[in-house]
Amino acid sequence: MSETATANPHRNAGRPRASGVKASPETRRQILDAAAALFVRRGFAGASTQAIAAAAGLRQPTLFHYFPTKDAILEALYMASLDEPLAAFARIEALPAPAPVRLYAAIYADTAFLSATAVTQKAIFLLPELGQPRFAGVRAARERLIATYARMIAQGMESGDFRPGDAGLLARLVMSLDEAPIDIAAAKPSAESGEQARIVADFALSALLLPPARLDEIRVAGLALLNLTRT
Amino acid sequence: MSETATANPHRNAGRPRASGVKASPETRRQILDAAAALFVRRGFAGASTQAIAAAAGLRQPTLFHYFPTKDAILEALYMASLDEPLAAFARIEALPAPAPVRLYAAIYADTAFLSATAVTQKAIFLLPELGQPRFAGVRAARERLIATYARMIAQGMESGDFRPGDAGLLARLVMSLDEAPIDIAAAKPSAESGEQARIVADFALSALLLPPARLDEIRVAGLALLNLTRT
DNA sequence: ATTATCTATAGATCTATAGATAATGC
DNA sequence: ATTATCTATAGATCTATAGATAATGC
Repeated sequence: MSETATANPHRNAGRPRASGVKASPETRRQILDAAAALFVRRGFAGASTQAIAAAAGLRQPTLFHYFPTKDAILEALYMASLDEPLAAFARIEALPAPAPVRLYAAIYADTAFLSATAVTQKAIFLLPELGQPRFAGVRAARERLIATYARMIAQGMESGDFRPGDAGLLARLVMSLDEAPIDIAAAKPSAESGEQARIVADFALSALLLPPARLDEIRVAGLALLNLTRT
Repeated sequence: MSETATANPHRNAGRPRASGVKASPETRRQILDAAAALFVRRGFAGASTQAIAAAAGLRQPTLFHYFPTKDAILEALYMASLDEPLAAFARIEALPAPAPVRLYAAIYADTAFLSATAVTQKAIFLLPELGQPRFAGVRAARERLIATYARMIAQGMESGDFRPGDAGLLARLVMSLDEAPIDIAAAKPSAESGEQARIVADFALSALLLPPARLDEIRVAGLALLNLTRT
């Protein structure tokens, strides 16, 4: 975070790029976009700083003018992807509406947040590196989103809207649905992000709402079926 | 696949290990287990063959006696994780039961398949490397699982058990729930795999079953709420 | 003077190969 | 003889640093 390029007095200074591409005030953003695309396709360690720089129209060491380390690029991506949902969740949670309605709005917001082009960026939350100690801060921020879901789900259970269950576990299932559109977007690029958001939010709410209808009966029959097929 | 260790005539031959650990007929399996754990924690490129070998009690080049390349290790992991679910799905789909019941059984089977210790191995399906051309065969096998879900969901819609929708998209959401227990297992290691399987299958079936009850009303209110919070 | 970029490179990996070695079992 | 392992290493990376360079703008 030390070398971050800020609003500068010398607007257009600097040596020209070898690639010929004109320097842009958006360079930092372009590096982040290039990095996200490569991290998601090749993994963090598999995406070299050389490849990221090339995708951004720069030579490899120039990245280190904008970010102190390669890790810092991923960290900046994570934080940028969490800021808006965190703010949106805080706003939605404070509104005077029934828990199921607030939950619907939160899920829709989180799924629709990223525009169609940036949807792939959400896949950074599936990178194994997220689990490493160095990204504990990012995980904590993501856990705050999950905790918001859990509170809304618990409130919905108390009010009798949702069927009873472990609100924490169910919140994680809802979060895993939020991250599913990555897969969907890859398989069916035609679907609009608003349409996807609606499908995901409908799915999640249907899963939580009472009455479970014929669920009990189906569970019993399904488990019996499984016993039949055990080898 | 060329150098696979097969049932050998010379059972206990071979130079002893430098680590002192006794050689085992399970060496191949142990390499796969060590590799899965490291791939999931550090990513594919981030898990060196040196680290994998060390975790398996071997020196680095010994891996290449069992697998021709590092890629082949990941490929073997994928295939081993898909074989059993593919076979189970084929059996379940052929059974004479209503679509919702078969779907419940399939989801339960896929979620419960891996024992509690091996649950992390499921996370290999979240590795970005899966998207690369070299793993097209693995993706095709995974798509067959998703297609089975999609067929069952479509049948459930035809029979009037499930609310209408895009069966292909919904199948992907169900698959993303299957892969969620990774996250759950990491956050709450106490949950039994059978309990998790039940929670996931209940969640998915509730989401699909008719009637959607108050879903329409909640959706309208939720979207209205979102418009209020738009900045 | 300040800035963004460049070239060159040090030092640390990392995969895979070559070929030696220390067991077993015929 | 066959096997599983080892040691040594070639060759190809990959991150990050050092320091030069080519612009702008005071």
